[in-house]
Amino acid sequence: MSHFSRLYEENYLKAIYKLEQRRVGKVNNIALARYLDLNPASVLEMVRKMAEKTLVQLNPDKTIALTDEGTRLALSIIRRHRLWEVFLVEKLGYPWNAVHHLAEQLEHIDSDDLVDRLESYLGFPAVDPHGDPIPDKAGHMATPESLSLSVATEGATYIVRSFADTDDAFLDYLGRLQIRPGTRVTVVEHQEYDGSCQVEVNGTALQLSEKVAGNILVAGA
Amino acid sequence: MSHFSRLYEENYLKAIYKLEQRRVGKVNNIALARYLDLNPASVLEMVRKMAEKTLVQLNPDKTIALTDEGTRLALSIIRRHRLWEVFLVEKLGYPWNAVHHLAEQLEHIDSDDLVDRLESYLGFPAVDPHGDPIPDKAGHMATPESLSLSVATEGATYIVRSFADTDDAFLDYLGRLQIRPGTRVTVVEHQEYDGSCQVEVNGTALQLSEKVAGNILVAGA
DNA sequence: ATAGTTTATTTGGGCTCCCAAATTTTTTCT
DNA sequence: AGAAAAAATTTGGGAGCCCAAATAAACTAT
Repeated sequence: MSHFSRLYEENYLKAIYKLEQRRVGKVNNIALARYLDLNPASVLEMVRKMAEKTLVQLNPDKTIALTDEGTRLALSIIRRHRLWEVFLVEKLGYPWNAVHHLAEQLEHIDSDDLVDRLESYLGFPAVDPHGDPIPDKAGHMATPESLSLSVATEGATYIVRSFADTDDAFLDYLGRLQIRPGTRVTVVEHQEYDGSCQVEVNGTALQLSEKVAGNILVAGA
Repeated sequence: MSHFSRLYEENYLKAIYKLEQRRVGKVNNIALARYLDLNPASVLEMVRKMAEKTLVQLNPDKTIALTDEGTRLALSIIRRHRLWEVFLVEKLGYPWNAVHHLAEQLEHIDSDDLVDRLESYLGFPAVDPHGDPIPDKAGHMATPESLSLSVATEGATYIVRSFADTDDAFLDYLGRLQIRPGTRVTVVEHQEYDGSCQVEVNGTALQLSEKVAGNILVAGA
């Protein structure tokens, strides 16, 4: 047993990686503290320790960036997370939108060998149940072409690829709407005044708010 | 994330349970500290906190005993541990004597539902890869009849059931001898002077020391 | 430019589990 | 019984991650 610092570290790495991917706003103490729901003082202290271990780099403009090693580790955590999610859905029968929490625990299991065996056992899946790509052993991750439903062409039919938000409430809502990765969606029309979006899914007409439509990522059918 | 006290607690519960099962010597601070390789001061502090949570009982003679709740929790941890071991061996192809370490991490994953699904997925196995029985959902555990090879009858043939030691070196040694749960063993003779035991396994004659033979548990063929 | 506001950092402290060393209690042995 | 040894407990302190509140620095807006 002994020290759990690795677990904390992994959460920080994941968080920084996610914020970097968002490309909206700088990644600094404040942003990180807000994302992790922690006090900026705690974050600063931790980030400094991680800088000493060359996991992150503290730039002169107070920006935080992952080093190559940090990125490698972050991708390995994401890899573990997504493979466990596939396992939970494919093998244990969990609903696709109910596995995030468990995967957050499983992702900390420390064994690359275990993850490689799991990947092979699952048949080398390319994406997780949320439609997100799974990095390979070397840390390479495919980035499938996709666009937000809120800017999709009226009249066209798309296939849902993944989602830009992992919030539980959002995923629950999608579940009730019967929308998941792979679902066929036809855009009927975009409303000017509120940005909402009328679509047809499984033969039913749905009205999606701008926020919801914006977080649904699709690709051509 | 937040507090990991549960993980520490679970290790203490497991350790106390194991010492109670051994039935050799009292379970007190010293014994626990020795088993967990911790300072007695640390153990005392922790055990007191667990007593306040009614997980253990501190007797007047300084003996430590699990309460009903503590026992229930300990059994649930053992259940998780053994089911994950079955998974690692049956599904991921690990050697039976190389999974203990990983299972020690996996056993801390906090979800009864997950474990129940895992159990069903594995086909409700009765024993783990080491031959140890798996407690059911309600905490009931079968205790298969078995005796130590060191007191087995000369000339008789037995089936290896399980092992009384989980030390890595011991399990490695067993692996090299091709002895695992289910292996047929015929006792040739016990040596008076050093307690060693000559057996025949898979057509080969083996000389087992008293210590090794004593830790191999068998049942009639 | 300067007052006002946000952002960043420092300071002092909390909680949990851990330890070494000093102390007290209990056991063991002559 | 009395001395020596072992066991049990107390004391004081460390490391890790966390926080609130007090500063200090940077940015905004008039």
